[in-house]
Amino acid sequence: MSIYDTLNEQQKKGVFTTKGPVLILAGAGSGKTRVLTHRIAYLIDELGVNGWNIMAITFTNKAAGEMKERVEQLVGMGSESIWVTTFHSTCVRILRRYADRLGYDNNFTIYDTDDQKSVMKEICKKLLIDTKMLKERSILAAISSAKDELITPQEYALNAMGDFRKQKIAQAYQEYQAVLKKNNAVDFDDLIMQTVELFKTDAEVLGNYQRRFKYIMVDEYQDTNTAQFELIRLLADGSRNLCVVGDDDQSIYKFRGANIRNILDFEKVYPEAQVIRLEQNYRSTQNVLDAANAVIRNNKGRKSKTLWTDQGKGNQIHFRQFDNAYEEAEFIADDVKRKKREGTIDYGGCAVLYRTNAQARLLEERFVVEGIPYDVVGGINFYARREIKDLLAYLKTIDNGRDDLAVKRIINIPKRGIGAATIAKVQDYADMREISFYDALRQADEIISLGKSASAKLKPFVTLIQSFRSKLEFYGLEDLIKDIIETTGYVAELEASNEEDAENRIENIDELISKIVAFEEIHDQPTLGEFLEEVALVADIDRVENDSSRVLLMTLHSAKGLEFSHVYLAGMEDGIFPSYMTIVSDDPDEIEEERRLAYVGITRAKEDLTLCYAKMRMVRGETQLNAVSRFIKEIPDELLDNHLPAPKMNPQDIPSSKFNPVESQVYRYKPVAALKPKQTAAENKPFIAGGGLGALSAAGISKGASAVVGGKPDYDIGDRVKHVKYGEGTVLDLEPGTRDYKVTVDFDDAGQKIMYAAFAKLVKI
DNA sequence: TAGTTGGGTTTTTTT
DNA sequence: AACCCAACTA
Repeated sequence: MSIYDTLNEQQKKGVFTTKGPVLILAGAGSGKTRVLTHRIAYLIDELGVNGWNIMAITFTNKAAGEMKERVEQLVGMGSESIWVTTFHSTCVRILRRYADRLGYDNNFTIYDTDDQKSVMKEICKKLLIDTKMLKERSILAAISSAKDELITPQEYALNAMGDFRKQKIAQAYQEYQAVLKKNNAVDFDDLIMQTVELFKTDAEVLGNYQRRFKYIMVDEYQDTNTAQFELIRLLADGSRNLCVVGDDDQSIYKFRGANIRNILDFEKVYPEAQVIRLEQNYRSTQNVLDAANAVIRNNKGRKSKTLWTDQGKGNQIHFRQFDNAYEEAEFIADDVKRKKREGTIDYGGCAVLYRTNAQARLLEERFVVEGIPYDVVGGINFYARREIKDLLAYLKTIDNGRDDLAVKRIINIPKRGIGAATIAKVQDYADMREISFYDALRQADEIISLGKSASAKLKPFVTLIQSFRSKLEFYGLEDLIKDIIETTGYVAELEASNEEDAENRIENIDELISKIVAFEEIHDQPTLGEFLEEVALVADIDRVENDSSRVLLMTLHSAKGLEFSHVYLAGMEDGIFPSYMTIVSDDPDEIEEERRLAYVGITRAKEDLTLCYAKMRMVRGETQLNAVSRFIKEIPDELLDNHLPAPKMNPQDIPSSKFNPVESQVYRYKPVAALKPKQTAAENKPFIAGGGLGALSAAGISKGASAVVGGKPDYDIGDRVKHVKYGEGTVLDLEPGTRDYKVTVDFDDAGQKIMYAAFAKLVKI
């Protein structure tokens, strides 16, 4: 009995075909990670390949970590030396060694999106770019796309001939690269592009790595961009033992430069490639797969395949419709709670997936009210939060004064009376002498333009940093961070402030300290530089542990590669998912990418899938009325437990019937001031209008706003009330919340509940 | 220089 | 709704 016996025929083929280029088309849940890990085990245990010669590349640290763990379980010895990492960390490792050959210092820093934006702001000022016409974001997006395609500033400029906008971007790109180099910094895209550049210009370095990596495997191959493909192609040119695993149906990162042609044209680049298809799914029920297949079938330009399972039909797919997003959130929370109560699942078996991060908020509020433990993945990256970035800027400054951005970030945090004018003068001086901002600070006395009082304010800052540096000789990173917090009074200031989320920020700082402690425990000789590097490449999803006690809330993008027994897809509305942008786009590829995202979402479910639709939803401050997502309509009726058209709506108002397909529409309207409910006690209550679409799309809006959520409810504490679902009860508490009155009711049968007055629809009895 | 306020803006997804 | 920024005031 060997470890390979449990694999199916196709999987075995993937494991045993180790020579030459191999393309494994692996449908969702078809066991691709098993194939990759067993393949590595086979190379080491059966073919006697040294782990040193194997490289496996994934996209997230989480995926890399899991793969590494599973390989370790399969092979006894020799798994430590395998490179199982992400594209970005692979490149950092290479560049840390050879960046000097590209004119950078080997201790370069890595800029995140925030840093990029600060740099670009200064550049726009300097180049007199009107940011009303051409936004920093757009320029950075253009630069990022260029780097994904390995286009240099020079090439970009050549391409920009005759196009004013592109010429401006070209200028900015050129300047941006110059600033980064001056600051000894690279951005995320540089990590890949500069490594490719290194390989192309330095035969010795490339040769080293080609000789080392005799077997290369790439996971999630459909998400590679041109630069990443080139990196892999160069590395694999030595041995040509390149195995890529992917699923063109799960390509969802076009906006990040992913080039779907990499997988569709693999056989053209490598004509001798062997193609292996994994179509048997081990994850989901047949109903889930049928739904996924039915949706993805509507895409053109894919490598056709059909997932199947021998697990049986399973539950029907649940389809639930709601009047608004609050009710959707309420249902999901209630349903999760019910399942937990009935013992069907642990909280950790549930995930709620949505298209946009903003949708998390309502769900979160509801989960808090119901007391369900949850984690939100994504949104703002932990290390991008203000308080964390501030403290990291201290660490960066202490580690390497060349990072001007970090120095400027903290020079006046806490307030030291150093303002924009002083900073500008110091910068001028630094530019003139061609020294770093920090070095200019050290020579504050020499800066003539600075007054006595200004330069006197700079000195204590320099002394502070110097003292941290010298103390670092004697104490560890944990002591350092605590010292910084103490000396600067950062946390104390937060505690004293009446900022609303001060408590939360302090918690984050505590978490940062724990991370530093953990880092020091794991590493034998922990250095500040290494810590900062590790932190720079952490994605939010990496922090998620396989915890059975918390429901996960995340975007569909973040969910790729994960699985849950019970999955809720929230916000299944045309205009939300697929997003409004892709609906109005004239590029049909965009809607296909959204459909792939739907396919990813559906196939995350192992046993149970619930699709939720909310008729009304607040988006960016305006209430939208949306039709049921076209992706739901693509699922055969018999797979759903609840059918279109929606029972709660007037059929002629909602273009949702399959038999009467109507072009997707997004209805928008702005609340008219006169229609707003009189806001007496509490401000900021949501404006939610009832009524049919007909009334809203027509000129006579007034009729549409009859069922409005108003001020204080007509019942009070102590009153007896009746709820549609929970029956009768007594009002225990009634308080104005941020959105609406929160009412606590002790129901005779259902127990105590906290709910929003507007949606509880309690009737006084 | 620091703090406040009002106006304008917002691709949706992220290593 | 939430965020960012410029302009204004103390």
